[in-house]
Amino acid sequence: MVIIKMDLLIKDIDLRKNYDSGQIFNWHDIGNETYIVPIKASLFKLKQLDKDTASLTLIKGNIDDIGDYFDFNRNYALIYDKIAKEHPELADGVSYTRGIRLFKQDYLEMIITFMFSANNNIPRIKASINHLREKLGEKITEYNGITYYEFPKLERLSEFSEADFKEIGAGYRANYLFETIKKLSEDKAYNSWDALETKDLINKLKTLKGIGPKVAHCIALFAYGRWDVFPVDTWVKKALFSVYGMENINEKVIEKELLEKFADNSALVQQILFYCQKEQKK
DNA sequence: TTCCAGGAGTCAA
DNA sequence: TTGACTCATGGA
Repeated sequence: MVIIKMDLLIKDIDLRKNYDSGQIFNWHDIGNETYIVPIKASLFKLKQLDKDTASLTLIKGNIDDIGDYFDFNRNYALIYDKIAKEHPELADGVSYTRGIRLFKQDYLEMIITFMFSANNNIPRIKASINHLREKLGEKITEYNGITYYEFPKLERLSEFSEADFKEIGAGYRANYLFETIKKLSEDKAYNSWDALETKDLINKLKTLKGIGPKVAHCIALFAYGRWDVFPVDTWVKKALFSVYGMENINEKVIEKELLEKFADNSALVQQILFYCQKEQKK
């Protein structure tokens, strides 16, 4: 029997930019523009083939595990064009950011990951999440000498004490994580929040300890795939000041000015501002 | 040594 | 509702 290994081609994608885009904390850079990516119980290899095309290869598991992860149903080239046309002040940012997609990742993984992200930096978030996978996640497989693990199930997360979270670098967020995981274990309703309007979804998320406006917007975007959100962190704050002269951004400003201005493309505009501001510092 | 990071909780006014 | 203060922690 001959087994033909099929690679899936992904268009309009720049892997390096996505790796640095602050929405992914579990890709492993193995060099040569290649990344090992655990999604659910499967392991994939992503390789950049040319400027805007990558290949996706299943290493272990089930190809169906990619689900909506790569947001294939959206035409990113068209959307970037539209943003540049409607908002000329962002045209340079659009050119610089092209290739970034907005991934739709696991609900629980995003809730926990972005709770870690509060007042934290990306390398530390990655390290903590990696420890969490190693300590509580099911092994997916070993590949080139590295063992890859799934993101832990809720049942395993609830075995972790506050002290355990501190040990993997959660700091003062340990108590928030412990309390929120306890609450989620009692009521797994977050699996059905996909049916909610974005505003209601954000309010639901904010009832969880350790989740404020910014983290709620991130979870609504990167887990529930909402684009009518606008997470404002320190980078986006700086960018909004630099491009629009905006100061004192609060929830009212986000709702009345930013979400009205950018409508259903708010999430991608926010990502453009975040990426450009962050890369500018490099 | 101080500042900063994909901020949120608490409390007083 | 708003503003000041505090919360770990490691890299720059």
